[in-house]
Amino acid sequence: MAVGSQVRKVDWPVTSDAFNSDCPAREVLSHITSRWGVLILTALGGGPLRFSELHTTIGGISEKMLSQTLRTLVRDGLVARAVEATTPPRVSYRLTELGDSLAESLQQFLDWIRLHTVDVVDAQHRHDRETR
Amino acid sequence: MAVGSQVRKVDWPVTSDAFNSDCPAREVLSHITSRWGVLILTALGGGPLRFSELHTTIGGISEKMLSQTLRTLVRDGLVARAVEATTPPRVSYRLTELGDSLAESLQQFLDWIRLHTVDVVDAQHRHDRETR
DNA sequence: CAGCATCCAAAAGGATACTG
DNA sequence: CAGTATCCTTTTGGATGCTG
Repeated sequence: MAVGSQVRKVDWPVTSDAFNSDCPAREVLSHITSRWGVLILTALGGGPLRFSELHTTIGGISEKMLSQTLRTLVRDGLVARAVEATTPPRVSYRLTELGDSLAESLQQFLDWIRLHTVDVVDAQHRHDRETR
Repeated sequence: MAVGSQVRKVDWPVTSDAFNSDCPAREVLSHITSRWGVLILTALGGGPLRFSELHTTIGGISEKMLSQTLRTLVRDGLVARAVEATTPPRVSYRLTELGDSLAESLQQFLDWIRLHTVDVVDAQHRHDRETR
């Protein structure tokens, strides 16, 4: 009843801070922004895909890295893995509700890249000319 | 005048596609989602910061990686470097207009992490318990 | 089809020492 | 203060071969 009964959380602030190297948020950041994380999550934003579909959708990814990154994302609760009992078994991956909420902001990020890659490349050329 | 005079761009589609491993968008993606890229850009979203301020704001980053990542972001036209002619010289970094437009979506992304790191950690524990 | 295990090369990145 | 240079360790990740 008393105000003093409110227990202060000491381990971590309610809002996790990726700027703090010891906060779990830093690990979450690294998983998502891993080399293939953003692309996998965004690809699944268009709906469930099978392993081989992901493999062809995402240019240049190896089966090892696709499998490995998917496992991490499944463990993080962002992606769900479903085995269809056919022969041969088909395995499909889809975003969880949690992953879906994330994919929206990642989609915005990829949209920015789509629009502005040309500007970045221009800037690179200008920079290389000016500093030789 | 004729429709045929419209020249088709063959090198790259107007919208750059990070899913294509040969598209420059892939490099842009890698620069921004590099280990320290998101944190540096988001930190600068709050206004210009000096080298040492960035160093203390971003926990765990080494001077080498801060310097190296900043150089990449400056070359990409996302960050501007300004030397103030004092003694000793102070160097401040700020977002360019281009970088500012990006930092908005990155801020949303970090906001998602702030809100949902707890959910991810929960999912990890559940997963580890279920699969042992 | 959907992976996993192993090996190995390359890249990333930290520690340290030094500079204008 | 704001870096750079070097060294060296760790991590990443691709290639290959094999499995249910």
